[in-house]
Amino acid sequence: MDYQFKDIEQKWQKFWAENGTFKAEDNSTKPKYYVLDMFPYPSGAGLHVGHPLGYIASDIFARYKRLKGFNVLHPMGYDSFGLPAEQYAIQTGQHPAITTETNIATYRRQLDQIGFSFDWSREVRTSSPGYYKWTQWIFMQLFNSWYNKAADKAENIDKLVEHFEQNGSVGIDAVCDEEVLSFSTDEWKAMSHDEQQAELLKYRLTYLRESTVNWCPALGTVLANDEVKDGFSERGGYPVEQKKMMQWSMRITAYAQRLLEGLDTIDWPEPLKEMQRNWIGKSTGASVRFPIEAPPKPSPEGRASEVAEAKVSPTRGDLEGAGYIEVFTTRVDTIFGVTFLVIAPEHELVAELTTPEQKGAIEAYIAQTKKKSELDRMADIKTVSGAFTGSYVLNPLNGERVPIWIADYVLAGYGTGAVMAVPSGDQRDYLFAKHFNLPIVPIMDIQHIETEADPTKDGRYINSDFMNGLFYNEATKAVIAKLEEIGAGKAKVNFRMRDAIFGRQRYWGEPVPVYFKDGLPYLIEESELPLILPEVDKYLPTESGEPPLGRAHDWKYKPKAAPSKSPPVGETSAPHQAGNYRETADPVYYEQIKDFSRDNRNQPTEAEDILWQLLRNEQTGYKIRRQHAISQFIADFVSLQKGLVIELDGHHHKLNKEADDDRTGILNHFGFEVIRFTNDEVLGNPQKVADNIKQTLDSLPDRDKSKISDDSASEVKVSPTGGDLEGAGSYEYELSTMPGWAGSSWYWYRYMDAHNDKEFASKQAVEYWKDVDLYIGGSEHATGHLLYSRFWNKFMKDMGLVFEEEPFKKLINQGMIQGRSSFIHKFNFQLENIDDPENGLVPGIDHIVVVYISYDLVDKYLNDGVSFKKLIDSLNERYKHTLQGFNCRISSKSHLVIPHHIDIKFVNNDVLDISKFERFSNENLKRFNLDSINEFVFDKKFTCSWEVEKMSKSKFNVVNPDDLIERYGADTLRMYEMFLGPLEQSKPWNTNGIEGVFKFLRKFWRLFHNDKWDFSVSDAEPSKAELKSLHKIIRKVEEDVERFSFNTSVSSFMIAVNELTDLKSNNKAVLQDMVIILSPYAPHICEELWVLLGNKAGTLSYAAYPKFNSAYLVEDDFAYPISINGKTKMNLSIPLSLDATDTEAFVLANADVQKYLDGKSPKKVIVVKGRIVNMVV
RNA sequence: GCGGAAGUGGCGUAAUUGGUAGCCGCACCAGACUUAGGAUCUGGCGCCGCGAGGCGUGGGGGUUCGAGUCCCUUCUUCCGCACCA
Repeated sequence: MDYQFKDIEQKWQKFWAENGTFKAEDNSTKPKYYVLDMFPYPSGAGLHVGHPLGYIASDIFARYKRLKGFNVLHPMGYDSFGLPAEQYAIQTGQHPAITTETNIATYRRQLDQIGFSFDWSREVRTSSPGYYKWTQWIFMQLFNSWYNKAADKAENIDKLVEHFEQNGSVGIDAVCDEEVLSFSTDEWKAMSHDEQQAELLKYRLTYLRESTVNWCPALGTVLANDEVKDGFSERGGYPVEQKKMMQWSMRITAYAQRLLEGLDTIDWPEPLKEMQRNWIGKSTGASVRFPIEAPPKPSPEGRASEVAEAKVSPTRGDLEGAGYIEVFTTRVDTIFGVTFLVIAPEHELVAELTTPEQKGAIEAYIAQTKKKSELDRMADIKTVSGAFTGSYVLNPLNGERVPIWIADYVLAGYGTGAVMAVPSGDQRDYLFAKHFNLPIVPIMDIQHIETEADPTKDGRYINSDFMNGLFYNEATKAVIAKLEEIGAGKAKVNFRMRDAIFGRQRYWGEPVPVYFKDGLPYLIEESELPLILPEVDKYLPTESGEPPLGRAHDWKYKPKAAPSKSPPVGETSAPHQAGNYRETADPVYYEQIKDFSRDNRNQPTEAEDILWQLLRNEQTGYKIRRQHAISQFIADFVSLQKGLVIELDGHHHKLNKEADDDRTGILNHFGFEVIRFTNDEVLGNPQKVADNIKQTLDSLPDRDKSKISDDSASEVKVSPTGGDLEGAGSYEYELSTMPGWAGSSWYWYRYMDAHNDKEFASKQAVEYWKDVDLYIGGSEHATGHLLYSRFWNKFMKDMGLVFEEEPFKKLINQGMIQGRSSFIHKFNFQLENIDDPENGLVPGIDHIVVVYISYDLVDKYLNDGVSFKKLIDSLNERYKHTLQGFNCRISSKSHLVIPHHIDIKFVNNDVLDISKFERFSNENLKRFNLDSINEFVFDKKFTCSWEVEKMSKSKFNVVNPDDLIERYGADTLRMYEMFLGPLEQSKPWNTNGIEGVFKFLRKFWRLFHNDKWDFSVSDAEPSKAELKSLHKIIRKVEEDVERFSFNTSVSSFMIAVNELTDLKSNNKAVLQDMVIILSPYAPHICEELWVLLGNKAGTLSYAAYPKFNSAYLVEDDFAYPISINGKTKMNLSIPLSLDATDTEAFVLANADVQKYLDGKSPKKVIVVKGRIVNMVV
């Protein structure tokens, strides 16, 4: 029979599935090999021809490794949480789980028909509870951990607590928030439980913190840095803005150094490693503190102390008293060249530093900066702008006054948001100094700074005090020593990488296994995992702007037993408090919600309770209510009669100031006065605070109640604070879900033991499979998935859960497959009025006669007026009747040819199938009721032009693997994808060559069959020539596969089959080995032939790869290229048994050689045995 | 601007350590078999030239007996980063 690919492929795919042919063994004496493809998101569009490229390569490799005797793990699954399914859900109301299920089915069908050797028994989906249970579990491990810098690894948080209990905060070297407290053992023990928890949160590896996030209003969620490209969301391309929000984050920065070092130990493409290095962005330098000069005037005394207080308190300050600005620099050696300081417009000290005289200028500049979008700011890097604050710092080494400027070239997010400007050495500083006429001081004897900055490190220092005359290395050492000695600075390493935001205000993701009590996050019990994603009525934010999970009915955490340290006394819990640590999603509600959550930040604390004892029961003479709702706010205490709101602030005071002011304004608007006290004030002297409140109440008139419309409602809406609260004892869950990368950051471990319901994977499985030996996927994951995975892997190793420092030993980036669009060319004629040809051009009705022109004729018709005129005349003649109906004819005045996208299904080898195209366009035209005429101008063939573009529906250039498999079969598709070129190279898809591969497979099939297509092989001894062909390909494929050069081995297969065909070989022994060698590439046809050769079905995948024997390739003679002065002139067959001298003699004795030498004797003869003979004349 | 990768026939590409540039396939051309060809088979196919021969791996220069491969320089394309202190 002829090669019936369709039957063969279906038959074997069914066989493999039914027999579990590719199941990896769990207990095996064979060496392991783990081949993994990057986790696909099952999109609704299904696969296009570019997707399987990497899968085919990895499948060939996996199959090859099986033949080589390895126990191969080659799994597949789905990263099935994500935005597209949810967007679809929002539009249609269909549950994302259903969409996902459908998409996975399509994906699976498409994968199956390509014949991959996946072990489907290990399939995982990130969206199934059995899987995300362990994603949540790992989150819990992160929450329960901190990074001990001294040990350089993550440790359990209990160890930190233990340390605090025994030594206080002394001696802790942790990766943590900036503003951690310093405390003694006793102070720690004196803290309330909540205070302790709030402090611990600053150390946990996953933590809640107000941070600047990438907020995408259109998607209604925050995005990670790697999901933002040039100020727009990577998915969808919506604008992204910076916002401060309370967010879950992952302390990936703790691993910055290890992530960097690990890159040197893994076999990844250099560009990919470089991208990660850039992303991590390590720079070595020093931090230096510039003391702020006390302002000259007596009046701003308060301002100075404020400055000092603002900076010194939270850090372990060793500069006493004075305020300072801290900068990071990589060139601390240039410190004597500092002539000004620049801080970011967003810097927290800007307001304090601005003198009254400069206030106008500074505010104007900040306003101008704010107006500029992120994009403008990036695009506009040439304009120098900035403003002087009016204040000065002092150079810590020579006490010189240094003016402080603000400018947007300094980024708030990098380093300390402040730079010491050295205009002689830094070009930006140089331009700034020139623009604002600031001094430029050279600090190197060989510096040239007439026209631009000179950052040289060579030469000796000048103008640099004690460093004068030193060289760079000595100077850097000296200056750091000096700074450390006076406590003004120290050597420091800075990383560009930020902690990763870990929450998304979306539905279709893993719920975070956290609930809130007293505004603080707590983990649910491990036994309560998985925390199942609840059902919601709509996949949109709630009216109050909370994430979709806020819609879930009765979705509250009900602890089984009281948490050990602080039993939940109902009185401190209130549902509204859960929102405290979160800011919300929808930009429409944002402002409202910001206030809402800020308002609720302050919990019924100790201070509040104490004060309540002094305010309750009209002790002040007025009825005071607490936790009372006013409009959308909830006040700590309020007198409705007098309209006085009393608020207690926690230690977040400074951060809240702006929001508090806003709220005060609004409350004022509703007729309320607001007074505030700090917790410390209350705790220090509660009676004084109560007296203060009484005095204020006495001084106030009664409230103007007309100012709030639903006043009566608010009268009755007094929020109870006692135990009668509805749902007391239950707590709000975290309402945001985990980001897309959560599930994919550890999935390769799940494949090792996919059905384990006791652990994420058994220790035994992890010990056996260890890590991924070969990982194939696109480079688009460089700074996302591949970084996060390495991070989680390192963390899991620290926890003793896994054993390898790096998860993916060898990684290959497959190139992108672009589309190849076809264009048809159309004349754009103008029509002219018959009666008035000069002025009567009739625009807009050119569809009457549509004339397509073959691309190879375009130039001819454009340049050759005669051909064109002829064409017009003949068209006018032919369509006289139609055209006269419009009283017009085609004008020969202007001729324009316009290319149009044409669906590539009408085009084969750039030749248009006119009848196919006409059939289609006629149908379309009929639909639009157009009576049109199509003309095609061409010679023999109608050709189209082409261009490389992205593969997309709108460009009519999508190639679907289903169509190709239908026409040529999976084996042909597999081999053709490999044949296209090197795996790593990006290239446009072009189906043109696929016929050649198909012909090859038929030719291969025919080796096993006689003229009548009957199976027929011979048992004879193979000939020398046959064995030579065979062993050439045995070696070639081995070499090629090991270096992932799949395209070259496809060529070699063709050569081998051509040779065997020429030899008319049907030798069974040779062909059987050929079947084994080819089977990784074209598994279906090989399985079929394997069985026809008399082997047991299903055993091919585990056959032994043929052993290469070099003896078959040994030749007696070699056709030496004989060259003169490096130019090859002829070939000469010379026995390889001759040594160099004899070979030379052999060559010179040859008559033809003598002819080329033309009587001259060569100056020198170079003989490379088995390679070349070269004569120098 | 910085970093990385890559430029070879009409096209996709090959040449593994410096050793015959263009393997293999597509397209194209000619022929055979055919009622036919979008089937199959045979041959040709880098460019110029009738030929002998000459020229050819983006351009220029160098090292070498010999360079697609190594070095310098320059141009182009693609990718990543981008005021990173």
